[in-house]
Amino acid sequence: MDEHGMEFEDNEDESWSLPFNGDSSPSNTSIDIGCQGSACMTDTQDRRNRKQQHRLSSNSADSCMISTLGHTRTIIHIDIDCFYAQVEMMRNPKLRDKPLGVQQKYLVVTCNYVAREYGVTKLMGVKEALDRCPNLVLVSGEDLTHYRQVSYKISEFLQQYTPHVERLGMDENFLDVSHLAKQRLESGDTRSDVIGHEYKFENEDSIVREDKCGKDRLATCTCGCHERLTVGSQIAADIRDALHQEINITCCAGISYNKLLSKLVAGKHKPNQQTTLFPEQTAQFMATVGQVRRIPGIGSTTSKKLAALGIVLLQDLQQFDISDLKQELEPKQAVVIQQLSFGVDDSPVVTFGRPQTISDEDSFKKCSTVKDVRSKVKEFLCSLIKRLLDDGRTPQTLRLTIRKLTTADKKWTSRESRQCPIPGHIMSCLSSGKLERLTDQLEEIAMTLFTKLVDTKEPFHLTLMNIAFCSLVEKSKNAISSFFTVRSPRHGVDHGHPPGDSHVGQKSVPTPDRGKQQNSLQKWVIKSPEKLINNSPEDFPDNCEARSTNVSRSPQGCLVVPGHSGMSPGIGDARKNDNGESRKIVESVKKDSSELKTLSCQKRKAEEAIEDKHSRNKKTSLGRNIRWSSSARSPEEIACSYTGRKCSEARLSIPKDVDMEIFLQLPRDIQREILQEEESRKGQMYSTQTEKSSGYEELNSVNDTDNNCSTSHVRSDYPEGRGGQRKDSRTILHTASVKESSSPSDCGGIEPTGDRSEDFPFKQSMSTRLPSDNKLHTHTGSGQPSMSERPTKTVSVVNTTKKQSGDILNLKLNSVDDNVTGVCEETRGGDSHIDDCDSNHSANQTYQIPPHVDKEVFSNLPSDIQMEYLCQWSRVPKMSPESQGALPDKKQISTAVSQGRLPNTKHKPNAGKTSILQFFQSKNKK
DNA sequence: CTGGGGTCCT
DNA sequence: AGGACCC
Repeated sequence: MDEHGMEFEDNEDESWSLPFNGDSSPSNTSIDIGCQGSACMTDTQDRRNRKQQHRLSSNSADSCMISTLGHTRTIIHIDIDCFYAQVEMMRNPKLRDKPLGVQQKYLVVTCNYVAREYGVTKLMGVKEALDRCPNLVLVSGEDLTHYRQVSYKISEFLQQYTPHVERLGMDENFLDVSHLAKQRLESGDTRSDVIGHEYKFENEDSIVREDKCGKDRLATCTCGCHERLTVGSQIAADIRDALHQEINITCCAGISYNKLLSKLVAGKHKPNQQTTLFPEQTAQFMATVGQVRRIPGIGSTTSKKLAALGIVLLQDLQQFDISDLKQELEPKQAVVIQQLSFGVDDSPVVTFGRPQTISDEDSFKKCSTVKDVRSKVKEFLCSLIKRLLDDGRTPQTLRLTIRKLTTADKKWTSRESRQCPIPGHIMSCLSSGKLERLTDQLEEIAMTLFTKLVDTKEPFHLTLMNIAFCSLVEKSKNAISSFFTVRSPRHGVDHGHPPGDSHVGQKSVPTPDRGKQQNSLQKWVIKSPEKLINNSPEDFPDNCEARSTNVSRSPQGCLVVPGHSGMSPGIGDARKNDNGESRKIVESVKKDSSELKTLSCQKRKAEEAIEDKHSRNKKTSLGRNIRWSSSARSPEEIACSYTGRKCSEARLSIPKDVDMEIFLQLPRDIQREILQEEESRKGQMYSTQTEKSSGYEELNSVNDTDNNCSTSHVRSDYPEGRGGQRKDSRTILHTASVKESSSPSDCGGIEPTGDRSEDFPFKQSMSTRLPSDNKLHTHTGSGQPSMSERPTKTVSVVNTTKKQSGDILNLKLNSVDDNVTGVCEETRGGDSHIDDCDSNHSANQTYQIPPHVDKEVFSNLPSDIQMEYLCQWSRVPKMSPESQGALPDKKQISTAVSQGRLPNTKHKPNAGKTSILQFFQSKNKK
């Protein structure tokens, strides 16, 4: 949430004058900031404040008041309007025209603009908010799941335009669109006008000049930034428009030549608008910022220190002797913040990756018994494990953080933490699905950490607990996809990828290296700029190229569509067009009973096949976003069944250098690994979100709440008259997962947090819309997945044995008959979730084995591998008519879409994804 | 400070 | 492990 909001704007008392307007501008620009890195700021400052001049002139110059980047970049800052509130309004459109607040504990952390008209503000106490707006509808926002999902969806959406997207919190993104601007300029695809607002310090003089030459040309920097930023504003407008069309989200944008300025200027025109700042206006613009505290990078601690030095306003900081400042702060920080005060910021846009920690936190008035602690720990763990499963990585460290009630002494807010490594064998439970055991063991670890923090023999009083999983590593033991790919994954800072620098074929084993973030002193510090890159496509890692080029003109052209499977025809084709080589890959299953052998053999073969393909067929890999629909029981499947949510497969893309055909023939786990690597390479974090019916539930009606909402602390915090809740006002809507009061102790108790709403018809979550002309196809031509051309045998598999705790299913071949199947297809159908971690179910289920697989060999495979293959081969089980009927009504959806209430997602992605466990379960019920 | 997250640096 | 910063 943007802090700068209103105060900032209101603050625009230009008390301090427009210095020398007349002469400042022209000379300003001539001296200014040059693209060669002249001492951009010095002129403005001394012009302004001659009396202080002596203090800075040399010192400031010495301190590198210089941008090596000048105005060469084009940076867009996207700031979602009242993000949480928008998410809630998406989830329940009925809330749109009501005053809406999102509540965490006793705070309204954000509210929609209807509520703001009543004077409700961010971070306002509930009481006061209600005083100001008695009709305020409050929804609980303590569970961030949905926000996180939408947040990542937005960031990924933005990455269609450029890979250079940096997240800042849930609702802000920076985009470095320098290369896009360049492309548009080169292609002539531009207009001459700035779209949206242009920050301008109004004064007579500029009016005069405008009269003369329309656009203030005299004052315009000649480095080309004016053109670039103008195009930048057009790009921003496109993006905002698309965001609105596709995700139904409104936002503000700031366009300028660095992050600081684009962020600050974005706040100038608040809801749903955009503002562009040109270099000529920087000095005046910065002057409107006022207090140093407003500068991102100067937090409360630093601003206090500064205040002690008499530095409160930006000007104070600008004029302060840098060497003095270096004495008081970290020298580096001193330089940086002084530069920031002039609007100089060379910090790069750092491509986001997957999160480095996954944590859950709760605050409370009091927690003072070990029992309470333990139950909190369990609660955290259950929800964290869901998230881990979605994430796909394995944590190596567990950290417990607490905040004790501080008895009115000094450091009240400080938290304490202890962390420890998580033994590998414990974490192996994650992939094997032994979640209950996992939870229990982690619980013990956490409790041990707790005893390191608190002497449980003494009374204690906690007001906050947090559990974090850190050091997330990719589960894959080996980077299989390095066999398939030409380039190694790359991430990170957007500066400097000289076309020649190739780190080809390197290993990419552990977690995504997100480019080490470079040595940043917080984000706002200059990070060795290297040398400005003009961001032509060649400057990007290979895997980015397609996107950055494709995307520049019609971003939709390579839309990543969560859960959308316009893909299936192509995939069917890929299968149909089977060629010898790829067939061999699958056939190797016959020969190798050892998994390892199988894999390595497949890798080799696939490699060969790929090479072959590549030489013949260069331009084939078009549609690389596919969805998975097999009903395999991968860890992720288990995740699905555990969480009751749809898996992450909905939005995965095949690396461009991997042939779809071959890809489809690979065992699932290898496929998955490839995709995961590709994901992390792209930094396309968090595949998870896609589905989960999460999206729309339970909030249909304000008056429903009593049915759906379990009690929670939120409600108990409620101001007096709660009996009257029924009647319209003062209703707290518990959206998604209220932190349940029920004991989470056994995994069976874990409920999918969002699946409780039968009533809301659109259980589909927001996925981006695929323009109708944007069929993704594979290279192999047309038509439906050709079911009839691929005979397949069906095997009924009976799970005869009880599943001991931890035992793998024992499969037994029962019968075989011929059948037909397709591999990738749209899936949909009933939601389901498994809340049984240790099922003892048995079931008959039909699976299909491809004809070329030797049944006998197959039956000798270890059962888990059998299962893996079965799942891979099997088409998604047909849904019963009933469950088909349970699908969201297409007409309803399309109506909603046409009314703009829903994004136009034709299908309910993943909805039919079912796990094996699920089969067992449903069979069992009979 | 308050929330429930995140980031990086020391 | 803690502190600073961000939202």
